[in-house]
Amino acid sequence: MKPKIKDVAKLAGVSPTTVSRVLNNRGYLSVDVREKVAKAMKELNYIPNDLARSLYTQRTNLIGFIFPTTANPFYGELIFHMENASFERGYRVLLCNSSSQPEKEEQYVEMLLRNQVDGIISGAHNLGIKAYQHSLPIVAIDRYLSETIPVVSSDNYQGGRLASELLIEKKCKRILHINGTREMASPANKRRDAYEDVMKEHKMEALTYEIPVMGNAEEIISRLLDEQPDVDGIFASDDKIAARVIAEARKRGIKVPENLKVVGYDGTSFVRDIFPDLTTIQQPISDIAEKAVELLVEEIEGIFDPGSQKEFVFPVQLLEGTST
Amino acid sequence: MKPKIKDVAKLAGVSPTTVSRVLNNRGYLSVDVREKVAKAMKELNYIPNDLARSLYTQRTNLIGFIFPTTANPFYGELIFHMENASFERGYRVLLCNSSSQPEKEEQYVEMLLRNQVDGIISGAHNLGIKAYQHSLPIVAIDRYLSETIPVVSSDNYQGGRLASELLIEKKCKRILHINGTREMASPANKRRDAYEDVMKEHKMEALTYEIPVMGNAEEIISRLLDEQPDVDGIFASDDKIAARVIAEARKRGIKVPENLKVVGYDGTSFVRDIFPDLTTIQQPISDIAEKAVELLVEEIEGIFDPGSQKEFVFPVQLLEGTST
DNA sequence: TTTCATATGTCAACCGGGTGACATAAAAAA
DNA sequence: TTTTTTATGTCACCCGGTTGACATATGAAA
Repeated sequence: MKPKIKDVAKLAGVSPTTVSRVLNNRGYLSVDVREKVAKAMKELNYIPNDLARSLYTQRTNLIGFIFPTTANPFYGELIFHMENASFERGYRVLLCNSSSQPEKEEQYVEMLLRNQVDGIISGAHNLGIKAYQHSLPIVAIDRYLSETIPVVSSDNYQGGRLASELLIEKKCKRILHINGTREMASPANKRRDAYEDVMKEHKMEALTYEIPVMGNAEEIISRLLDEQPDVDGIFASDDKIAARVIAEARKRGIKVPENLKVVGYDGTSFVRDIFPDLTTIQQPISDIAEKAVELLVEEIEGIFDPGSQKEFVFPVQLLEGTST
Repeated sequence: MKPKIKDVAKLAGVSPTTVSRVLNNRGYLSVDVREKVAKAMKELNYIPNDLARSLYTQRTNLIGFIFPTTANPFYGELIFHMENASFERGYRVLLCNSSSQPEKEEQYVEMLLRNQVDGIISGAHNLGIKAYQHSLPIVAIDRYLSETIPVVSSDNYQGGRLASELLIEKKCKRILHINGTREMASPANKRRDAYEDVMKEHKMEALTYEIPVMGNAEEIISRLLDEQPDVDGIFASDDKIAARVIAEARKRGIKVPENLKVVGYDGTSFVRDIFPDLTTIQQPISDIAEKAVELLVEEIEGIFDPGSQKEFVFPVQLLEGTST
């Protein structure tokens, strides 16, 4: 059987209450007792049961992360940094890959509540506001969930502008955009808005090819290249799409960047490593991660009032490779 | 205040015990009571407290994952699939990014034990056997932890052979290998063993450039290309290194695959997407993930005896791109 | 000598839910 | 009609740790 406080107390020759006092450093304690208890704990290999403690204290030090998938390095890196930031602050992480399935996302929210998490950071974009209406600290990433839920993101509009303007500077005459569907109230839409604004400012026609959530990107890209023979600039909404555009273009003998310039988005360190030539808009992933955790923890600990400020936007950076 | 069983009971006009019976579907229950209770739960927005339940049942349905980082798509994808498999089986996941820091890994193990996880899946490679000597179901991925801990992996030796033999078939005369350091008892070393065996079989000199854990891959690759002007084949121990080799080679005007053929390793779907030209050895990530979770859950539920079989090896697949 | 801060023990209640024992009553089967 | 089965309630204890109230015993300061 696992040792419990009682066992430690017996071995150390003190009362269970005293052991608890040592553990929580409360009340008067002599060095002698502290040592005896520490020794007994080591000898028994005692490990406190956080369930029991949490049940009483009404705090679990658990945070739930709800994100589409760790398989995508953007989320993978974000989660990595957030987990680190949480760990540093004494919080543990319950991981939820919602896989872009609304039902799963909903089940996850309930699961997290059953597990009594102290807060949730959500970057999943399927659920309506309703599902997040529990009196629990929540921080959203790149997504407006409700009036009182703070949002952390990078400057998507600025990113869209940077990408579009770069292509214009580079003398592209026919610039297209590839993006996911617009349905969700995601700040990522601002990239598209920026693209459209820039096109308008330069009196150029804006045209966006959309890739449905479950759609085949390859097919859309092929179709784009078929239908738009005069395209010479593409702003892709993420690096994966950008890379695929480049691969498909090369397959067709279209030279990048001579005949076609491509800008991606995200600039994760993994993609930077593996595809350093790609011009992209880099999101400050670790800043976003750090801020999201900081906000959530402050909310949990009652320091931060979610009503005070609800949007935190970090600047992005243009990284020029040789694809433009 | 959050509603508890008592409140549900009061509203439904039944006893707390009956509510518990409904929740756990035990004993005799009329449809009528079931409905009344369900209605009361919905009305109060009742969510059971899993802490309390777990405290009594001695089961948390929590699994701990200890892996270096979700930022690497290999782990990101592995974790994604494992999390899905766990969710399907009714288990939740506590995520630990050990960041290749032994101290952190040790802290994580203790943290998981405090949280009363039902089991651990570890793919982190820093700790000695000792740290995992707690009477808790554990499954290791790609790493021998102890006699009784089952290991799930793909066939690293076969992968190393496939890669090396491909380069030989393609008439490479000077084939080098790039790998991490050998120190850890990782099955990944078998890739190197296979490379060395194949070289020996063909009476060719084997030479491995090692990249230290905290080392600069760029620098090693540069040095390799400087020191080995006659190299015409490189087997890299992962796709990231392979991609960097190709980038560096192109920068130097070395044509791939004409003058230099490169084989990577891992074949994650993200890298396949972004860099489809890369020849690589693909690990069956979802098979590994599925098996690891299956084993762990069987161990937890007492179905699987870890003494019975302790190694599960899945075949790898050679994916030929245009880098060879 | 008195007073007070220090140090520890005892005890019971509590966190929220699970469960076994037992009582009771109505409906169904023998 | 008697026996079973079904259906629910009551009650107390359990899980492991936390905490407040209170008692008691030192040693030091007043």
